[in-house]
Amino acid sequence: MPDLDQTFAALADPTRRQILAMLLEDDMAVTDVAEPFAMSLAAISKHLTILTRAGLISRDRRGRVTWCRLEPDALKDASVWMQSFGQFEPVNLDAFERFLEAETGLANVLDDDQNDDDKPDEVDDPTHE
Amino acid sequence: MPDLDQTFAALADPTRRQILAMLLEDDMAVTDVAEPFAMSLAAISKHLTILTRAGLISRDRRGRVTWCRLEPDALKDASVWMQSFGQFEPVNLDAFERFLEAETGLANVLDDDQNDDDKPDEVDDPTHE
DNA sequence: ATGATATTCAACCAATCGGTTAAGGGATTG
DNA sequence: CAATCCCTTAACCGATTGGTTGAATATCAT
Repeated sequence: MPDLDQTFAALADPTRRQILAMLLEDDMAVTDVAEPFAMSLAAISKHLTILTRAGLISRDRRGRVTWCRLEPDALKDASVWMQSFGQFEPVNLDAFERFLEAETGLANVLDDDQNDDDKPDEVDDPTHE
Repeated sequence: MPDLDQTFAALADPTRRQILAMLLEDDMAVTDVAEPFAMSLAAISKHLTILTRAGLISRDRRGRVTWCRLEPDALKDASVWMQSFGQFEPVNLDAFERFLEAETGLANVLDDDQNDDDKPDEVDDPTHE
């Protein structure tokens, strides 16, 4: 369903790339995703819609909290496309974090404890909190 | 100069990806780039501007012909970014051509002889043709 | 000089983007 | 039931995108 157009378009925004970087660490609630950004929750919600449409994340509403999960499969086609041009050598996560740090100056977001509230583990009866 | 935003945005259009695929074979004049597409030359010129701004190609005017060359370095940062998510295994060019074929149904464009007029080889005095 | 060739520029258009604020809706708490 | 929390939707805004047509430019051939 999601094609390369939507995948690349979704990646062409620094806010959305940073969201993906945060989700690389762990699943997050929408409110927590929005917290580091200086923009409205509605704006973040739109970004999440674009990421979802591109297949890069999935949203799972559990109770009143919507959990966002990274879906790295959508990156595969795009990665195939790109690697074909240059045969770039594979890169590890450490290099990636250094790269993020250089781009956003916010690599610390990966170290932040943004998981105060723990996600319930697949409960059918949502009587938590 | 060209950042990830522009690189990904440039890649988010199928026309531009197809142009890059054509330039993967060989440098091409703007008119030849435009030939397979059902749109005006001006539209192609705009696409080439976007690709140039993203650093993905360069344009070299020699006489009245502007030659377009692929600049794969700009893909490197983007590739680093993407591979970090999934550690996808490297892919070779054959896989890429099969992928292109699936996406555009135009893999034959890579086999086409679109190079009837041969590019002069770095002449300072443009008295060719 | 004239004309053909190669390419860009300018003005326009509808559609989309990235943001806003305000209102709405489902889930949970009291 | 009412209030609150979490999130999305709607309406709006200015900027950008992807296309058009038509004019402008620069080069080369005659």
